[in-house]
Amino acid sequence: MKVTLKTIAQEAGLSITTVSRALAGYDDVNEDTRRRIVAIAERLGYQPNLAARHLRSKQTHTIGMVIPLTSYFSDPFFMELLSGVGRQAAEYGYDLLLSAQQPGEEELSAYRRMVASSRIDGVVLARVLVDDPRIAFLKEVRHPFVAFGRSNANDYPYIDVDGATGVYRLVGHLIERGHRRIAMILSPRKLAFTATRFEGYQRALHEAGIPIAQQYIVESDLTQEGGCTVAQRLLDLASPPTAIVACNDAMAIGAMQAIRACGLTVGRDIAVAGFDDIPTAAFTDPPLTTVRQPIYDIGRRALDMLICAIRRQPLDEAHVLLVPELIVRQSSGAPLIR
Amino acid sequence: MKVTLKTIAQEAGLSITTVSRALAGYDDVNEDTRRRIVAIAERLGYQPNLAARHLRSKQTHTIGMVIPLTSYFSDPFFMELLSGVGRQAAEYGYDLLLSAQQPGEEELSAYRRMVASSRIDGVVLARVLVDDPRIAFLKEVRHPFVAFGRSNANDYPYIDVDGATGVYRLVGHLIERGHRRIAMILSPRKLAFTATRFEGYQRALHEAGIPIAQQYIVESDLTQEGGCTVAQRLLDLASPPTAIVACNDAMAIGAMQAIRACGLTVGRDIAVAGFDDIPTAAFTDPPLTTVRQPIYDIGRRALDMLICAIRRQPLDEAHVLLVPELIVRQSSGAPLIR
DNA sequence: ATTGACATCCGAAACGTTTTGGATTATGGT
DNA sequence: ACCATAATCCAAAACGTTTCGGATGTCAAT
Repeated sequence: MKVTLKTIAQEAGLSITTVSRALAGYDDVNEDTRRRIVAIAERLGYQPNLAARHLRSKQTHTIGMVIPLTSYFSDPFFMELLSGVGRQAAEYGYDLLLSAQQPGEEELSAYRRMVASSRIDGVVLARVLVDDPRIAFLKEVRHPFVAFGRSNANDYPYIDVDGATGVYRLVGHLIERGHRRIAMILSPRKLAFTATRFEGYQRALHEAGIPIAQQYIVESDLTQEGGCTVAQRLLDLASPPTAIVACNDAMAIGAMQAIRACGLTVGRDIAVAGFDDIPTAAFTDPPLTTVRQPIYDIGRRALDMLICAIRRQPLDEAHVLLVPELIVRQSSGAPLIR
Repeated sequence: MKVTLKTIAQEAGLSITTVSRALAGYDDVNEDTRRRIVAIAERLGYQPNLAARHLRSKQTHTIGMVIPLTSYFSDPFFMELLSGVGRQAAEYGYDLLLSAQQPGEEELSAYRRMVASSRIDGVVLARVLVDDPRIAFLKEVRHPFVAFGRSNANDYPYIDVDGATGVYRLVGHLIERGHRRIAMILSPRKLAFTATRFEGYQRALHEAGIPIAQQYIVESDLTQEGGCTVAQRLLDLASPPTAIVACNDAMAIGAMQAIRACGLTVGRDIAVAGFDDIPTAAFTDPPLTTVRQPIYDIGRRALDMLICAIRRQPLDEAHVLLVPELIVRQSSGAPLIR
């Protein structure tokens, strides 16, 4: 048998109103009766019906995240973000509603559904695009959200990692090691972080007086396979690079595969570096030099910001920019001797 | 402005009932008016209020999963399961409600809340315990659920991997390689799969006529650090093992750390093997021999079963047992020469 | 005795949907 | 002309909660 406010009210000989207010802790109910009601509720194992509560109060205590099916799920990076968000949501007593979706049209409609059907109080979104329809939509309907990443329009709360500085330091590190022919494997241009990471690459080369060679700039799809394929192309160049920087660890690991397949040794014949510091990065052979994004903490802080947005509190910092940490491991090799 | 059935009804000059039934596809509404209603709904961007729908129809189209905070989140294994479940849920048009919880009392109450507050139609649970209060609870209240793993009481739908056979083959492989002093790092006894995996170990040794030595049986907590610590103890034995089998990959990787720290080489001086085949396993140095659990597919199949349970359809197979695959990599080394 | 203030309680409406059990009209058969 | 049937529509109740606007009773101050 379902136990509702009505059940308790009958049991206590009181009205539903009083029971509701007693349990909610209003001060217009006698302390004794309040205790009695609470005792009864406890005894009967009362759990409020959240659908009813949501319907009435328009608050769901639920955070929504849409997970694009291709590649992201099973993307350790995305999962780590999810962990952070989930962890912090629990802290606030919020739950997480996940909707797995095919990217593209489907994805946007998932947001529409979530928002318009009032299932959630706020949204965390990741993998921001340069021109992101999801952000446009959420801004338009004025639904609370926080993004992990900056896009073109920056008039929304976000938290991001300073990819430019990260790659700048990474490439600087390689230049210090004596590299001058440094290639970069970019992520798809439509992703917002691609440009900033590329900017770091350019700045580092520029300051070192190294011209940028178009042949060393390639683009792939963030997957290991993709990284392997384009690295192959780089190795086939007449004058192949001595170092390869990838926009994420997965592609860097793919590049390492390609290099090994050529009979070369990563870290000795050619340096490789990634971005993210996924757990696997510490265990590749050789371990991968990379730029660490504190992604778990980013998830937690994103949620902090979102809670503020939901409560319509002014954010103390609507734009958080974290400086990532350079993690030097063996894949960037010993100083190059020429 | 919120657009509800009422909005559409007014716009169309019809009743709320008719609009509802038209959109739901009942056949007692004229095809022309149905089309007209659908058009209006489309134009106004109508999205049903799910709280209201759930309240009335007692169906949420949502699957619940509780994620114990310690160790599981950021556990690649668990995340992979989540992916599979999420993926398949999307296939059925279901969403996933995650509730991160401290394990223990809190955790059980999370289930209580989810179930009694009627937020979800079904539950997927993982990491089954030998004597699992969550299962007892869900059975008692007759709430649809599917577990990944068998516990003592088996009168509930589950999907599991035949850990006994997996470890049996793994240990058999090591015996073939010439090992006779084979240690095992067990997971906590309260986890249901510990016993079955241990059973495989015992059977393999028994068939090979190798006595079981208590000193080679140690227990740890599924973490890399834990595996490292107990492996240390094994290496300090007067007659240390020549092979170490761990109940999961994380502990095996920890054991590899301990071995390296002793100045020994994994795969040459001592063999190591794990269980799970997490993504990292392929990239350790040397790559880890392990038993693969098709965990993503397990998630998908678990969800298939759950949907059946929710629809109160009889399950064609209430108990699914998958045979895991042995993945031989370099950590189990070359044949031992004595 | 009247008033005001306060403490404590409650009826009824509202949230947006689904569903029950007709009501109304049109159609065809006698 | 009448009835049975089918097609199409709808009013109202229900789901369980929160909240608005009192209602009632008590007690001290006038």
